[in-house]
Amino acid sequence: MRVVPPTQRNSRTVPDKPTVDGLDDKWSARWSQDDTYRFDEGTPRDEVFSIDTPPPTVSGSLHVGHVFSYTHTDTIARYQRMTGKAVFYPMGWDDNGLPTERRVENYYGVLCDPTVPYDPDFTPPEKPAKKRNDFVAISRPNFIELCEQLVALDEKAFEATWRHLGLSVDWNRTYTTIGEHSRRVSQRAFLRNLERGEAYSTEAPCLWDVTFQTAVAQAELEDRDRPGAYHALAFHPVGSGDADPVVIDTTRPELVVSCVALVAHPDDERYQPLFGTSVRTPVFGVEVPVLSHELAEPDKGTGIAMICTFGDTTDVTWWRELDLPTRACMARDGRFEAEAPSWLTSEDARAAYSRIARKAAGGAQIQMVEMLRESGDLIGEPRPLQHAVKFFEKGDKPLEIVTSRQWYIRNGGRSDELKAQLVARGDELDWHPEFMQHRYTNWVEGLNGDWLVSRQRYFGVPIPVWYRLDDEGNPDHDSPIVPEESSLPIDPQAECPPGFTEDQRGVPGGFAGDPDIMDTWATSSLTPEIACGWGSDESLFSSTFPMDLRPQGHDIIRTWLFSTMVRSHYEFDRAPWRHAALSGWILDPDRKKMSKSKGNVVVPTDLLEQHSPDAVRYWAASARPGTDTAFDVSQMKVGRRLAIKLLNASRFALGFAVDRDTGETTLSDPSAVSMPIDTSMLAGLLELVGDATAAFEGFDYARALERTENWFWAFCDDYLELVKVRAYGEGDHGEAQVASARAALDLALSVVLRLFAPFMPFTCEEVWSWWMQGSVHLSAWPAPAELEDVVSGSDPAALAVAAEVLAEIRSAKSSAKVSMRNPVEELVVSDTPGRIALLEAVAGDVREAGRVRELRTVESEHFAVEVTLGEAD
RNA sequence: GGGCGUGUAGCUCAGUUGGCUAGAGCGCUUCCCUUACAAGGAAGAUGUCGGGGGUUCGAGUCCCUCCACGCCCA
Repeated sequence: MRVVPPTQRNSRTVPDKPTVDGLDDKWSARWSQDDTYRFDEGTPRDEVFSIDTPPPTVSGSLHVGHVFSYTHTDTIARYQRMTGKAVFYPMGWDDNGLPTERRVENYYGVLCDPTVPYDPDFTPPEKPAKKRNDFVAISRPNFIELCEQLVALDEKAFEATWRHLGLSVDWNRTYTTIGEHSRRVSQRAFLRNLERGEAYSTEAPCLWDVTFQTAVAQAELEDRDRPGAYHALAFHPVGSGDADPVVIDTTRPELVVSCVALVAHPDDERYQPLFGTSVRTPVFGVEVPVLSHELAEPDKGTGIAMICTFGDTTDVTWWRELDLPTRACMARDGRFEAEAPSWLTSEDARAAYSRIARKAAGGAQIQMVEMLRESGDLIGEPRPLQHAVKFFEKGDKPLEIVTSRQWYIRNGGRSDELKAQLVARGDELDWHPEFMQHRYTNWVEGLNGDWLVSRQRYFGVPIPVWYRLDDEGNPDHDSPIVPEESSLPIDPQAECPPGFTEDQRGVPGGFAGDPDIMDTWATSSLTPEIACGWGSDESLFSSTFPMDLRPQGHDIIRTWLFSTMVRSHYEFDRAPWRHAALSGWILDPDRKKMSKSKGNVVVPTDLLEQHSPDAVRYWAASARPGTDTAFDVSQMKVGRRLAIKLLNASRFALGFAVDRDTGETTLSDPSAVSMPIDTSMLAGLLELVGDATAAFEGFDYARALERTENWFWAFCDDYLELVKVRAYGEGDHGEAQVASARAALDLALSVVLRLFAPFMPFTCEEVWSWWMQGSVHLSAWPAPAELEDVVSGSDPAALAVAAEVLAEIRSAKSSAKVSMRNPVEELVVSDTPGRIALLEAVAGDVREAGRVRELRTVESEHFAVEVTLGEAD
């Protein structure tokens, strides 16, 4: 048994003035000390609930969106733990990759230059330079050391915030995506992909970020609207000097030098006569064919386009499908090559090229437009437009397409069969909410290339292969040398392949290490394998994998969720989880997505200080799964109020068992509950337990909270008022009647505290500690059986009727502007016979709560209450 | 252009398989220091359920259509 039934302590300590302040520090320290959330290793798989927590990017900062979605997961973790599951809930830090590099560059004012030798005494500049151009160039090992230093600091800060928020993570199991264990898992998985032919390297055009000088994957693209201009350019038909020129529209005239063909739609009558003929490019005079292809859009511009190698992804498609030559001039730094390319033969053409050589796209365009004007091939003036341009999501300049050797993992983008298999994997998951599966299916079906995993960067998991060098020192990419699995993780830049020595590095006949690292997603796509101990702890793995839950934001279905699915598909031939729960985003009050650049980001640590973690959690947990939600401080205030209410109501309800004079505690006994209003209240609670449990089983924490909260407010407003006099032992009540009220209050509190525990862990733990043994978070989730015997067929409606009558009394007093203590001389309630019967059973409590001297009931079809106020005492 | 989601009180949102007079909180107005709670409590006002059409004894809920907003993809 991992959870225990609620067990009262022998003596209660109910404070006089409870407060929410300080509960966070008090209880997070205790949970840490007691290791309350430690995973119970060795638990059989069917008693485990394992969670594939998203490792936050530590080089960013935590924002309210994180607090929001991690709270959702934590409520589920806490619920599952209380049902008796051993909850496997590790936290990871994503410290691997470009975001960390960028943060390190700016933080210390350094840039990595792999040609610089290692400096063991290096210390970063005291004052980092402001401009990137002034950053200090340092060696790859020095750079990686700085990365490691900085992420260690960041991770500490993150953990502190998560503990403050009250996440019930097992902090003994934290992993980092750059850590040795992750590198080993990542390289092992990659090598197995390679061995089975799922990973391959090839020289091909790929999307390229010129700032970071690395390839990027399709999943990392984003469209941004940018101003541009259509330029109408004249191409001259070959062999018929006086024929009309062919006019094309392009937004990238600077790429004319790379033009390999013109293309129009095969059905386009305007251009059908030209298909099969040739034209000369303006300025450079290169002869290119006019071809047809369905992807040409007759409505766009003049309906005929130039194909360049490469202006965009459509160019790549045309180039491949029409089997065109490559005439690329764009270097990896985004500037045109210095030397005029070989296909420019005339002196004029080479002279023209010299005007764009070493220029970036923008500068080259200005020169090119000028040359086109001079030659008369620019028709009219450029027409400005806004158009979608592809960017690396973390980049600042438009992507270029360059040809280079890269590593890929097959993901269905080039195989309909694999695509269909991966789409079908989506059916193995229960998606919460369900419609999120469409996002997944949509993305997979729209893939048009394999997953590019190599990056020309430094801080990441190295691609674990070497290449033999031939007699001229050229690498043999087709049969890479791979390390033994037992030697992982390795760095091929620092270590030798088996059978070679370090002095053979880089020399003809020797070897070279692959210089690239893997993209962050290539490692974080293995979080289930990393967390569950794949290949290193078979016992842990068999009790935690496949995992129960993948919680994450819906924006990274295409990246994290999908790529994790791909790896699991290959390695285990199954989905890596049973459930996927997708959280929405936090929008600012104007319904815009919160983001740093808009300056509307709220710092979570401040929020937690200001409102208390339980209040912040309340706000987060109030949002339906998957729904984008406005950031709303007022909801946190409501949460804080609820926490205070919980403390005060508990103080009241639990205080009766403590003798005011002696301080002695009388343990309550559920079998003492006998009075109809008491059993009626508990009957309603029994229904609530069913509702809340069903909601949690469906991962709908928001519903569980809402139901519990509604019940609790009614409990406070109505039931507590109705039993107050009796519970105090005042009025004309026998001992059994008094005991019934007190036992009912205790029982109700025991149940409702547990229902609230996943949402308000600090407040509930505090109250629990007043009178119960152990942690509420290791207590059994309320079972219907705890209430069924006591309730035994009682009707929740009795309390409801009493509450309605009480509301009428209050209304009458409020209208008369008298105090609620003002007596009622006579109360006449008209109602149906059934409801009259319910009311009469609880009439004593109603009379005491409303200070009613005489209560009469009249049978009627409609509910009506007549209140005759009396004179105040 | 394709897919998905959202639209209910001034604001934020509930409203299970159709079912009585459409709810809650915040805000607003009025009142009440009452032995759990004044950082509180009680009461009150507030609606073309986005528009139109249909199915039905009955539609916020189901179907069709249109509109607005948001997200993803092309």
